Amino acid sequence: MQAPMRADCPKRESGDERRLAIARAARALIVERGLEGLRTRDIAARVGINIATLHYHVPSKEALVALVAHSLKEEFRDQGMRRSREGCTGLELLRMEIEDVIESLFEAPERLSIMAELIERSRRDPAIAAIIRPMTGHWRQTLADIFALGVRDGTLRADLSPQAAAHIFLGTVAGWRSSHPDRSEVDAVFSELERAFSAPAAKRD
Amino acid sequence: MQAPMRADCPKRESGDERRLAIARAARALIVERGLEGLRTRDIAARVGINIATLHYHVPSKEALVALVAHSLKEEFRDQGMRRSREGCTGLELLRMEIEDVIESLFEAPERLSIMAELIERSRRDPAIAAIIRPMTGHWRQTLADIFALGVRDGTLRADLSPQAAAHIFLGTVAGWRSSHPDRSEVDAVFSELERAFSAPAAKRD
Amino acid sequence: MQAPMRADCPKRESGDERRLAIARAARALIVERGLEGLRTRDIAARVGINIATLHYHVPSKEALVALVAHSLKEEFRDQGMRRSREGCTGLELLRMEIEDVIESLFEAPERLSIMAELIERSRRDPAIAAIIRPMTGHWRQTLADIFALGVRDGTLRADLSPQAAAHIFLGTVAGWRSSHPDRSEVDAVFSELERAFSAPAAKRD
Amino acid sequence: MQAPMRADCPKRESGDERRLAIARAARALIVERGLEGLRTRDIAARVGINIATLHYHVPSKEALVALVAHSLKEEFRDQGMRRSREGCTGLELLRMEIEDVIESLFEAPERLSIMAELIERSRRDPAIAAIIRPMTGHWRQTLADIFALGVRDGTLRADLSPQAAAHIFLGTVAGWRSSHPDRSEVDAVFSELERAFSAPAAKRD
DNA sequence: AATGAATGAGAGTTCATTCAT
DNA sequence: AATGAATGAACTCTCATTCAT
Repeated sequence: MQAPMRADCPKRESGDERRLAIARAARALIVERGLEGLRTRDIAARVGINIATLHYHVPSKEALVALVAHSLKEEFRDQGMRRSREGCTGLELLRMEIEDVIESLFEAPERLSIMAELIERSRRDPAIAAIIRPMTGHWRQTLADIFALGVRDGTLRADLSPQAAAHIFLGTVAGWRSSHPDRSEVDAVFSELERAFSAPAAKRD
Repeated sequence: MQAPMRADCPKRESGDERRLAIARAARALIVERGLEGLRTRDIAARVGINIATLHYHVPSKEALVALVAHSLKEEFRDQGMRRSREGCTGLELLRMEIEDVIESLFEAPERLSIMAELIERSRRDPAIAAIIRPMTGHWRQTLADIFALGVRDGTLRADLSPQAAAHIFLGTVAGWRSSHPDRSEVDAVFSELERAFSAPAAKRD
Repeated sequence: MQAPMRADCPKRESGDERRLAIARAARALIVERGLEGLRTRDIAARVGINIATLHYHVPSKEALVALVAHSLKEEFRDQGMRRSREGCTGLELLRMEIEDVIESLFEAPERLSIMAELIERSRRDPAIAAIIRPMTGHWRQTLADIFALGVRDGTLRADLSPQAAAHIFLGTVAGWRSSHPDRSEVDAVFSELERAFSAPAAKRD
Repeated sequence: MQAPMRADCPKRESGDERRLAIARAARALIVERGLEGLRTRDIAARVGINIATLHYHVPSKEALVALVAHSLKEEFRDQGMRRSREGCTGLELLRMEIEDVIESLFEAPERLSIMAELIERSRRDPAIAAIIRPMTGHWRQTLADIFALGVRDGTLRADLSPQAAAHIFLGTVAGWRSSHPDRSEVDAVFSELERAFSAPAAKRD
C-alpha cells in the first residue's frame, strides 16, 4: 500500500518540478479520497519520494493544501484570460461561459471536484478561504456582469436579476461536482438555462 | 474544555432515547465541525456519556453516520407528506416546494448543511449512498414530475425540460448549503427561478 | 529496546496508581538519560503499557514533566514538615537542614538529580518554572531565615549575611547533583560549612 | 524566520575561519536555547551557510559540541595564564580567583552558561567528559592548592579543609549559572565567602 | 446499561546526516 | 568548499475501538 509507485522517476529534480509533481499527486488523491482522506505519506509514495522529502519541498500539510488551491486558481485564471470578451453581447458571453464550463467538466473533470473540496474546507480554514473566496467571488461577479450586460443590450430577459441569475448558474454547475454527467445531460441543462434567461425574442435564435 | 456535561441526566436511559440523544449531538457537531471533524469522543461528551457507552448504543462510527442519515431521511419524508398535493397546478406545486425549501433554510438550517455533508460522503461511502441517494433521487423525481405537470397544464414554459429544470432547482438550493443567506437574497433567487420557468402568460401573475 | 519490560504487571490499574507508576518510571528515566533524553515511549515501555495508554493518563509530555515536578514538590514538602523546628537555635536548625540534605543525598539520590534537570528546564519552560521556582525560592528563604536567626541568637557568626550564606549553602548542595559523592566527602564539606558559618565561640562545640 | 543570513560574507572561507564562525554561532545558540535546543540547521542559518556545508566542516553534531567544549577550554586556559601567581599569599590568590570569576560573570556571562550545559552533558557523553572533566578537575585542584597555601601561610583559617572549601567555592559559582545576578549580590556572596574562609586575624583586613 | 482503562494503527512533523553535482 | 535535494529513524499525539468490571 505504502510502497513507492513510481520507482522509475529520476532521483533528483529541481524544487519547482518536485512541487509540481507533488501538487499533481495531491490533486489526484483528493479526487480519489477527498481532502479528508488525503495523507501526506500517500502523496509522497505516489510521487516516489520519501515523506521527509515531501516536507522539504512543502513544509506542512496546510501549505500543501494551499499549494493545490493556488494551482487551481492559476488554471481558472488562465482559462478566463484565453479569449477576448470585447464587443460581445450578454448572451454571447453567457454562451462562452457555458462553453468554458463544459470544457472543464469534460476535459478536466477533477477541477470541479477539487474546487468543491476546497470550497468546503474554506468554510473552516481561513487560509484556504483567503485563496478560494476571491476566486469564486470573482467568478460570481463576472457572471453577474454578463447578465447585467445582457439585460441592457436586450439579449437576456429584461426582468432578470443579475445576482440571482449568477447564483442559479453557479449552483447548476456545482450540481455536477460529484457525479460525472454525460454530455447530453449537460447540454440539456445548459440549453434550459439559456432559454430561462434569454429575452423572449432571442429565444428563437 | 469540551461540551458541558449534562450531569442532570439520569444515568440510565432506554436505548432509543439514548440513540436519539446521540443522533442530536452528532448532528450539532456535524454542523459545527463538519463530518470530517466529527469525533466520537466529542459526541459522547456532549451527550454526557462515556465513549464506551456510546459504542454500546451505536456500534461504530459508520453506524453513527448512518443513524444521522436516517434521522434526516425521516424529517424530509415528514415534511414532504405534510400537505396535500392533490389538484394543484405545476406552478402551485413549484411554489409549495419553494416554500418548503425556504422553511428548511431558515427554520432548520442545519438540515441542509448536514445533507450536504452526507451527500459529499456518499460519494465514497456506499453505506451512506444507500441511504442518501434514494432520498435525493426521490426529490429530484418529484421536482421533475412537478415541472412536467406544469408544462402539461400550461402554467410553466412549454419548452421546459423537466429533468434539466430539476437539476437547476437542486443546484440552486445546494448553493446555499454553506452560507447562511439572508431572506431577501433567497426570495430574489426563487423569484428569478419562477420567472425563468413560468409560462409567458403566467409571468404577469 | 522498545519491548515492554514489566510484563508481570497486572493489566488494569486505577488511574492514580498508573499515574504514580508513570511518574516513577519517568523519574528513573530522567535520572538515566536526562530530561533531554526522556521519551514517552520509553516510559510506557517501562511501565508496561501502550503509548496510547500513557497519553490516556497523562495527556501530553508537558503534563508529564509537570507531574514529575509536582511529585518532587510533594516529597520536599513532606521532608520539610517531618520534624518540629520550634525552640531551636540557628545552628541547630542549620544542622537539621544539613541532615535532611544528607538523607536526600544518600537515600534518594535521584531527587537532587531530577531537581537539577527541572531547574534547568524551568529556565525556558514557564509551566515548569511555575512549579519549581516557588519550591526553590521557599527553600532559599527558609535557609536565609535560619541564618538570620543564628545571627540573632549568637550561634552563627555576627557578620554573616543570611542571603549570601543561603546562596553558598544551595550552591554547595547543587555541586553534588551530578556526581554520587561518598559519605566522608559530604561530611567534610558540611563540617567546613558549619565552621565557616558558626560564631567563633560555637566553633569549639 | 530564523537568524538573519549574513549575505555579505564571502562564500568561501578557509576551514579554520568557518569552524570559528560555526563555534561562535553554536555558542550563541546554546546560550539562547540550551544544548537540548541546539539544532544544526539553526547554526548553519546563523553562520549563513548551507546545512551540508556545516557538515563538511564539522562532521557531526557530536564533533560540534566537542568543538565548542574546546573553544571554552582555551578561553579558560588563557584567563588562568594571564597574571603571575608568584609570591602571593593564599588570601591574595583567592581574591584573584574571585576577581576572575566576577569578570567571567559580567563580561562573558555566556561562558559560565555554556560551561554548565557542557558539564551537564558530560555526565552522559564520555567524549565531552574527556574534554570538560580535566578542565573542572584542574580548576578544583588549583583552588584546593590555594586554600592549602592560605592555611600554611596563615591568611586563611587554620582548620580549613582545602578540598571542602574548593567544593563550596565551585558550587557557589555554579549557583549563578542560570540567573544573571546583579553585581551587589555577587559582591555580597564573595565577601561572605572571604569572611568564611579567612583567618580570624585576617578578617579585620 | 454503563464505564475507566487499554490499545493498534496511523497521523503529521523533526532532525542529523548523506548524496550528487 | 559549497549546495539543493533526499532520506531513515524517531518523535509526540490522535482516534475508533475493545476489554474487564
